[in-house]
Amino acid sequence: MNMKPRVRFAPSPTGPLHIGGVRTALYNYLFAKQHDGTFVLRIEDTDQTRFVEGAEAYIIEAFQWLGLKFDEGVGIGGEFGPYKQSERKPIYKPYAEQLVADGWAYYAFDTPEALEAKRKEAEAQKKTFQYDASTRLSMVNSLTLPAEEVERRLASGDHFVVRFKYPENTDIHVHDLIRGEVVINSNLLDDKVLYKSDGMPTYHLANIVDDHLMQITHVIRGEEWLPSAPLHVMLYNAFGWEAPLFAHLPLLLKPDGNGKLSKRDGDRLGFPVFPLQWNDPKSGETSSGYRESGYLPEAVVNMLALLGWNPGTEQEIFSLDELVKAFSLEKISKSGAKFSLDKAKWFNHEYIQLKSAEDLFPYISKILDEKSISYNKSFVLKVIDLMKERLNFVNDFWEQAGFFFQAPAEYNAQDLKKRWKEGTGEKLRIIDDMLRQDPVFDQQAAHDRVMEHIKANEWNMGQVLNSLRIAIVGAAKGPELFTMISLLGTAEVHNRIEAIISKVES
RNA sequence: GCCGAGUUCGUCUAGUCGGCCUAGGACGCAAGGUUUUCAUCCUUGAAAUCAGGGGUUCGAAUCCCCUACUCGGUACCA
Repeated sequence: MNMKPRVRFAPSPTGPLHIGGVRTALYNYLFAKQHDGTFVLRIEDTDQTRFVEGAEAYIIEAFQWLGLKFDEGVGIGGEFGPYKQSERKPIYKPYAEQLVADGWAYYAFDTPEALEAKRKEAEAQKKTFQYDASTRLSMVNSLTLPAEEVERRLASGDHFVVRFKYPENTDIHVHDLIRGEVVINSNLLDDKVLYKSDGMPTYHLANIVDDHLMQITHVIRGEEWLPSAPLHVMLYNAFGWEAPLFAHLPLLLKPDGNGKLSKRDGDRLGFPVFPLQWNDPKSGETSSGYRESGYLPEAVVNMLALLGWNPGTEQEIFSLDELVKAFSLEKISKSGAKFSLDKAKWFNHEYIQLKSAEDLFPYISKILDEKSISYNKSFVLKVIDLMKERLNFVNDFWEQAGFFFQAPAEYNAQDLKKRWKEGTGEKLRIIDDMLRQDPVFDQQAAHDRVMEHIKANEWNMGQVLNSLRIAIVGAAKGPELFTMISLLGTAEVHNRIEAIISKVES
C-alpha cells in the first residue's frame, strides 16, 4: 500500500451498538492498525427523528471497554472535524446544488401523499412504483416544471428534495474487495433522495461527501450496504472524485434459523447482543451487555474477529496485537456467520485462564462488594487461583466459590441423601478433632492422618469424605478437600461440621 | 415481484493457481482416563458423497451453465 489508509466507523445514534456493528468496527480497526493507518469515529445522525438520547455516549464507552481506540473523530477531535453530521449540516447543501447544476440531480416537489398514491396505484396492478427514468418525467420536479416555476417554488420555501438522476441503461460496476466485481444496470435503480426536505442530507449524500472530505481510503461496512454501493460509486463519479475501495462484510446471523441477529434473539436465547448493558430511555427496557454478563473484553474481541474471518492457520486465540498482524481483508468469508453462545463461552473460559489472580481481582472484588462480603485480598487471590479454571464467566465466581466466603445456608438434598448415613455425624466429629490436632494446620499431615484413620477403621471413604465436603461446600462438588480446609481454616470447618450435624441429625 | 449476494461436519471454518482431500482444525456432542466429588484437564470417537443437476478434464469441493434454497436491498432510515 503506497498510502496510509484512513477508515471510519460511522454508526447512527439510534440505540445501543449492535454486536454486528462492533465487529464491523473491529475489522476497520484491525485493517487500519495493520497498515499504520487512521481509524475515525463519525456519528451519522442525519435522521433527527430517530435520535436516541445517550446512544452516542454509549458507543464511546463501549469502545473504551473493548480496548479499540479511535485516532480521530467524535470525542477525540482531529483536523477533519466536526465529526458529527448534524454539526456539518451547512456543508452538504452546496454539494446537492452542484449536482443539480451539473445535471446529475434534480429538485422534486412531490408530496409524501402523492408518492404514496403512486405506490398504491402500482401495487394495485401488482407492480412496484419506482421513481426513475421511466417515471420521473411524469412527476412534479425541476425536469418537468418550467424553470421560473422551479425558481418560484424554491424561493417561496416550498418543500423539496433533491434526487439523483441516474443515466439511462448504464451498467454500474462496483469493485468489492471481498466479493469482486458486482454489476448492476441503472434502469433497475430508483432516483434516490440525496437531500431531504428538512434540510438534512440522506445517508447517501452525507456519507460520500464526508468520506471524501475526510479522505477515507477504504469503506469497510456491512453487507446491507451492498445494494446502495452502485449509487455511491455513481456519486463519486458525478462529483469527479476518486472513490475509496469498498469491502462489504457478511452479516452476523442468529444462532437458530437464518435471519440477521437481533436484540430479540438475544433475549430469547439468553446471550447479549450488545457490548454494554443498555437501558432504553423511552421504553425503560433493559438489554443485557457482554460486560455485565461477565465476559472479558479481549474474549469478545477475539470471538468476534473469528466470526467471518479466519487466519488460515489453526490458531484461535489471538491478542489484539496478534489480530492486527494476522488480519487480512482477503480472508474474510463471503457468507453470513451464525453467532454461537457455546463458542463465546469457550473463548471467555480460555481468556480467564490466561489472566492472573491479580488481573481477575477487580472483577471478583466487585462481585463480593455487591454481596456485602468483607474480605482480605490475599485470601481472595488464593481462592481465585484455586477456582478460576472452573469459571466460564467471571460472574460464575459466586456460584462456584461463594462457600469460601459464606457457610452453606442449605445442603444439596440429593447429595445428602446419597452420602449422609447413620453415624456420619459421629465420624465427622472424629475427623474434625484430627484436623485440629496440630497447633498450626499442616495440610499434608492432616490429610495422611485422616486417610489412615479411614482405612484403619474400614470406613466408606467416598461417603465420609463427601459428607465432609457437603458440610463445607453445601454440595458434593468443589476442589480438593484438604486444600479447601487449609484455606478456610480449621475453626471455620469445625463450625460448619457442627452446623450440618445440628441441621441434619435433629 | 424485481435486483444483488451467498451455499463444505449441528455451528465457526481450512481448503492459494483443479491432483498431496479416503475433505483438516475448533466449539458442541459421545465414550474412556484423571479426580474420594463436581468442574477443569487428557485420550479416543461419531459427525460434511463439499446444496442439487448437468458439463469441461486423465482427474473438480476447487472451472462453466442451470435449478433450488437462504439472506440482504427495494423509505424524505441508516
